[in-house]
Amino acid sequence: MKTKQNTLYVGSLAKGLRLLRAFDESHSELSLSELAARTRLDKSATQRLANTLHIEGMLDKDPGTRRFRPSHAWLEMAYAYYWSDPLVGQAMPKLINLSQELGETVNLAELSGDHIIYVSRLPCKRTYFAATVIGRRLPALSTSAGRAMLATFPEDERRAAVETWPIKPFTPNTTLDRDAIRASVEAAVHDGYAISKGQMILNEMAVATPIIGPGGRAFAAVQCSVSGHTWDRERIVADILPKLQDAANSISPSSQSQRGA
Amino acid sequence: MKTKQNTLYVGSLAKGLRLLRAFDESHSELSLSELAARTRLDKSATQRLANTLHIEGMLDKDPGTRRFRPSHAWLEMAYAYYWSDPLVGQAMPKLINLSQELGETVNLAELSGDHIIYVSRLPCKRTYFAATVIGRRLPALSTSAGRAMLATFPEDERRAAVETWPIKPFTPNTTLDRDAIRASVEAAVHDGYAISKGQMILNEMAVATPIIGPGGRAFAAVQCSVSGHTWDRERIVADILPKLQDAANSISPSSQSQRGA
DNA sequence: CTACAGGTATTACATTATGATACCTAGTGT
DNA sequence: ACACTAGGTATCATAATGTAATACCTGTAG
Repeated sequence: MKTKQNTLYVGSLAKGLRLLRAFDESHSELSLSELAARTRLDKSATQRLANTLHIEGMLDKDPGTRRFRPSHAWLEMAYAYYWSDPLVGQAMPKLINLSQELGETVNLAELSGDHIIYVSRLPCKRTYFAATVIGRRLPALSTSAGRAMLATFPEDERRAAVETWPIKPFTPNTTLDRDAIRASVEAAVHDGYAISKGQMILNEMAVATPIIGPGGRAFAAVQCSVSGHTWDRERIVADILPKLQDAANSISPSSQSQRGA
Repeated sequence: MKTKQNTLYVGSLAKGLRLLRAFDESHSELSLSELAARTRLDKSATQRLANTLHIEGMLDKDPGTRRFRPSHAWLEMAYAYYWSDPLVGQAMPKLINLSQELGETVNLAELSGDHIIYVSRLPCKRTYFAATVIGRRLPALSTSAGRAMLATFPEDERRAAVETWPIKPFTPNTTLDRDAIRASVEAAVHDGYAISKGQMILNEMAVATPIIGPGGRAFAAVQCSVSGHTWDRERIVADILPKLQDAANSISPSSQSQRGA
């Protein structure tokens, strides 16, 4: 392994993490050999590492099928995360109020590199499963939340982001044209909010307003998802936006330092 | 390190996991030396492992304070977990309905050894932060959900559990008397639901009904938390219980194998 | 301006992880 | 019933890898 010829780098630990990361949306339980294949580790290494993770309670193993699955410890990690993120504690009560007032699904998203990640979700309507669970990472440019945040950045950064950040089709209507995305972001600069339609799910609409941090830059946003069948732009602006904006403005990132490098 | 003299056990990986587990509710960001202290690893080891976790994106490091914090990856792990747990997909839409119908906080709890863990939470009222985030682990005996599940177990197992499973005071009113807990569990055997009061938060009340799995045993429960100021047992039984029970009954664990050993 | 605590970097050493191989077991097809 | 295969499990000699001592920074406090 040519990984970092660095004595401060523990290869075995990194390999173990690769096993953990092998599990995702479409790989929710994996056999030993599937793990080996997905991590590109040899059978022996996979065996040892998976065993260790199992013994340490990070992976459950079905005694019948011998397949591994994420354990409850993965949820405990989310719990620990929540306490470490100063924004969540601030935001949670206001998000609850908001979702009750609106009767619509409300989300808290944070910027994570060039993606956004949903940190808190309060679903009010039945919807696609992935839209109801936390921890989902999506390309920032394809989401109203990402665009709303980006709109708080200086022009050159916005430009660079619109040009280089990844995009990926999710529905036939996902905007892949970067000029269109730029237009949307620039509109958000002017309006202070972003609205998108059908980016992730057909006929779903989303509004987002940024949570402005120190320096005027936003690293988080409050977002509301509604059905495109029962809502249109005008009604969203009239009925949802005001409360959404109030909520976002009332959440201050407590001048905490940013996460990152 | 005398850890498992087992060639299928990778000590370095296990130590790395210890670092991750050092973060919790009351330790949300840790410096290198705090990490070393909490994990009982020496400075060098902590340094190497923390560095690796940082490079691999599992820990964020504040450039100013040099303290480590859980990264967004911790939420992604929760996301992966959700896809791997067959119950969640089943339950989510029904829980959303239920919370909308009741207008009260609804939770999905699973048994995790002798604890329960909240897998999904749909808060409707402002409440204590810990009550709004997923992944919280609590002694099963101290929760309505745990008692409701335990009530589906054969008598000898119930008895053993009531005698040996851990309990811990959270409020001045947390029941520490195992006889009282037994009474509560046996009542749940008879009634098919459990109600508790002030176990975790003063004046909070909770009702839970088990999600019966294959073999009649429950490993999960749907639970509803309400304020003891505005609710009492009778109204809970009259207004909440029926819908709660319908919801729980409509969720079948899809005969999936159990998690564990 | 010295002392100290906490973080970072380096290095010689042997413990620890490695991966090839052999062994089991369950399922498949003939 | 049989051999055949794929996938999981166990063992072991080897050296690569992680180890922990130590020295080096950097900032804060006295």
